[in-house]
Amino acid sequence: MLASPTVENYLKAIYQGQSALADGQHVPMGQLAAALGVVPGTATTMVKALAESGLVSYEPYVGVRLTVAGEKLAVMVLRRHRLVELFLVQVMGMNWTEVHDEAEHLEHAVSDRLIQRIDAMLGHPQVDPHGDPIPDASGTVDRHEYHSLLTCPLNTRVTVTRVLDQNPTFLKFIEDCALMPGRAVEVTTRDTAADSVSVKTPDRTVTMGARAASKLLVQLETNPI
Amino acid sequence: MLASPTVENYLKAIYQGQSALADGQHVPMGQLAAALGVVPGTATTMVKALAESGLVSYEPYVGVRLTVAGEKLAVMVLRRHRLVELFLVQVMGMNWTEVHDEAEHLEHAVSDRLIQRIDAMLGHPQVDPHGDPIPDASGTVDRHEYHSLLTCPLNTRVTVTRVLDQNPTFLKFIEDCALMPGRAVEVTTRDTAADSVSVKTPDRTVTMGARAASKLLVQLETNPI
DNA sequence: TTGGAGATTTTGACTAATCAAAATATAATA
DNA sequence: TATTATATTTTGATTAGTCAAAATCTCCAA
Repeated sequence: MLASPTVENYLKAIYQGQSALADGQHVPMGQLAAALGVVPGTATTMVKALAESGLVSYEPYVGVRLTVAGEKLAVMVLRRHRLVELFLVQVMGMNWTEVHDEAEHLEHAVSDRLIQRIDAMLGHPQVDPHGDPIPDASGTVDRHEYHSLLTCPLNTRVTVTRVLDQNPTFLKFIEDCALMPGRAVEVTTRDTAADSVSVKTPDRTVTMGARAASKLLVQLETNPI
Repeated sequence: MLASPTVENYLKAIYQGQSALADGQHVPMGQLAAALGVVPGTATTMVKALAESGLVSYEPYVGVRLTVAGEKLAVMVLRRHRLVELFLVQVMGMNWTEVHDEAEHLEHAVSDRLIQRIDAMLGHPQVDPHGDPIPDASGTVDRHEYHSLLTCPLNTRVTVTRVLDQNPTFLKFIEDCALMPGRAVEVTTRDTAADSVSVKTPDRTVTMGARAASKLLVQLETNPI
């Protein structure tokens, strides 16, 4: 029942690997190992132990998937992480680009009691500073699809809602370009050959690679659901 | 240089064991093991490793003592712990009787950067909610002697300044008796035979055992240094 | 259908931290 | 001084988590 920080990190990584996949798909061991910064053999060993405790289902040479119990735990780790991140920004006045690493440690140390207080103090928020949804106390996570700067309609005002990368350097770039969550922008051109996307902000027009553009999720302003 | 939570806990326990002793005295292994909730053999093994890393000096069959390096580290752990405790009370509105266990976990997870912010937010406080002194950023800890309810003059107004026990049950008892840090009280009688001390608070008179009385440190109101 | 290439698993070894229980040292008592 | 009680150290084993490198599997392409 008591998951070690390591176990929590495995579950979180599997959850995040899974959420990029279609339902019922398995997360390949190589990807998991890479996400956790361990060698593949280590991931295999650990995942077999997790399967033993009923937190994941593991298919050799295929990959790993969370069970209901594992997902419940993973979501709670994510809840702690994201509430802590928002707390660090809103209450402690830290920069949204630098709270991820701090939260990475604190997510394993904060008690349920403290998390409840943080949640209440912040008014039961829906999203963290990067736009990632915060699961509620019952473990329900608001999951709906967004466009990205790569898929949204051209020359249409959209609002940045989420940044799918926690790298401080990338986040600082986003901040410099005024593309943080909440900003209204407009994709002016996409150049498939150059693999680039140009985005117009109130201040200026920024051009970035497709890979970066795909990490910026947006909502159409006219279609708020 | 990077101390694991376990190492931090050992250093902290040795520091606290030491501070009840005369200068240069060794903390006996049995006491250390008991404080950490491990069997004596475990403490011996660990302490030998700490000695290897230059954090403690260890004398077989005598005990263990912090080196300068070890003390520096221990003090920083204490600083984190106490700042976190005060933060939980002042900012998060938690009860002073219940913050110790939470801080016990957080002290190993908060970064220097966050601790700095907490320290600033609280206005560089001197003591935590139990009256324990908070070492400053340079590691200087304000150490001066107090009386306890067992040693202070009789029928003289004194102020409770520190409670030397983190047990929530004990703390709740102290709270119920209105003997928390800051309260003005007066010892009316001491009964050596009955091993008891009677203390007059504004509300009522409480009688407690000598062991409990010795855990309540006080300052003479007329002699504020 | 037969190689590879690339991913995955296995094997053996290692570190940190722990315990149980036997061995030993120190201190206290007779 | 001899004996006993108590504290401490040793020894051998265990668990969690990890790596390096060898062995194995899967799948695509020739």
